[in-house]
Amino acid sequence: MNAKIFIVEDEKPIITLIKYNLEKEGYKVSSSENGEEALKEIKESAPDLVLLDWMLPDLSGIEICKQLKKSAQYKSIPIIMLTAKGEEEDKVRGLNVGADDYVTKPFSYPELLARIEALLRRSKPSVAQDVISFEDLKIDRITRRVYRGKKEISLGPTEYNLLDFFIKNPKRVYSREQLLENVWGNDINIESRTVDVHIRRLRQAINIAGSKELIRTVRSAGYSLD
Amino acid sequence: MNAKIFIVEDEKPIITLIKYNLEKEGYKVSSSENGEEALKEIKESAPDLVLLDWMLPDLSGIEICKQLKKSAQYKSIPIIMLTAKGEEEDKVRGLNVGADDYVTKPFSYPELLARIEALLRRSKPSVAQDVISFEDLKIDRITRRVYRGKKEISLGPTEYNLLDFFIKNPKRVYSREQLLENVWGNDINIESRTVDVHIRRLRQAINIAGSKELIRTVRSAGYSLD
DNA sequence: TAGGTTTGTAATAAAACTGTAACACTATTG
DNA sequence: CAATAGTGTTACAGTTTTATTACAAACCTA
Repeated sequence: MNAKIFIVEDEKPIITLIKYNLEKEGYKVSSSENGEEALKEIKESAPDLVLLDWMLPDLSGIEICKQLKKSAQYKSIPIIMLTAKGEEEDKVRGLNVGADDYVTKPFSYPELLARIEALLRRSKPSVAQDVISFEDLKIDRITRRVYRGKKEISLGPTEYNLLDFFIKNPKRVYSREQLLENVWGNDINIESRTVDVHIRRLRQAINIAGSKELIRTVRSAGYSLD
Repeated sequence: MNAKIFIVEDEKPIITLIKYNLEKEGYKVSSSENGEEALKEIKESAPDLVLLDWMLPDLSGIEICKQLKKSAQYKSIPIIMLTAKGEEEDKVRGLNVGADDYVTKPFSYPELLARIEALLRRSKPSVAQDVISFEDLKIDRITRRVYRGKKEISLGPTEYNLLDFFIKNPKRVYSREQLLENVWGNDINIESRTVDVHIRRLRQAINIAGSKELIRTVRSAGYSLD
């Protein structure tokens, strides 16, 4: 996870704080304290997510948001607004303008992080990629090969599709029904317990000796790659 | 999303239609064709949003709206009024009475849905959001994980649902009956004291050493997340 | 088509969760 | 302060959910 995050915020200490923490998390962080400049830099650097202060000296955050969201090219970049407490009404406007989420200052860092992760998860499904990896698992869609670490793994067609589906949205929990619908196909009529068996086969295949379990069972909910 | 929507409308076909569509969307839908009854049921079932027909045989929609909006406990429930074409004047009255939005009949379903979603996002972020937190408790609905501070907490299905329900309306007190209805489901038949046991289990799980109690007992009334 | 793979199901084992009831405790009331 | 009503705790048997295994049928592939 090394997504690029851009911060627009005029208070330096806040930038420093967020930057420090996010970098520790493995994100690449750049920032700007100035609205005009920010917009330019965002367009140049194409970050995966933007943290946007609501109150800026020159161009207001909401203006930047508007600008980005009306551009076909940039509107898919998720934006989190940072609003000061008491600007309740502004929250609404922020969302109407197209911000994807907002966090009220003063915010707790874990909350900010959680929201960042949630947005990234939602907006960056690795759908189109030829080679995707999760932890030490790698799947190459062109050659249709799967690796755990260095070791190649052989999967049956169903297990392959299952893994391919899981890896598009790692950590997300899917019910058996969702899996049947997405991996098997809409109209088939298969026992939902069958999923268990394929999960088992997939687990068996990707768990080479001493490696950690990658598929999580969530009781009464389903499974996730995690 | 899993928000609960309540429909008050005397024309059955409309109820059926809306219900069918909303349920497909993942909402839990209940309804009433009768004003008096509706008010009671709304107070009991604590929906996240109410669709309110303007013209009702007995108690008028506007009256229900008034009642709800003047009650501190229920006034935060967003209300969408369904008004017949030409009742322009009523719209105004509707809004004055505290309705949060209105839709003119005949309405297009996409429009209704859009308004429902906008309203939920705006006024009930806790219902529509993937990640919610209260104090240092955090719940991620996508990955179905729960954290207290930094520490992950493992919950059984019922405890998870219970917490998920509580966190939608922090500080609000729910009776055991309300909890049974909302967390367990409408039609089950369970001893109300059973709730105590699950509250206990939830408490035990989320109270890591030295942390403060988050679930409040309100004697002779119920429990709240507080 | 023979020989190996893969698949879905059903049966069984194992694990996790649930609801009750019984008893302990605490607040409330007169 | 005793009686009462409301909660907290605990243990446990029963239930639900998941894991594992075996197998026959369907499917490939050479």
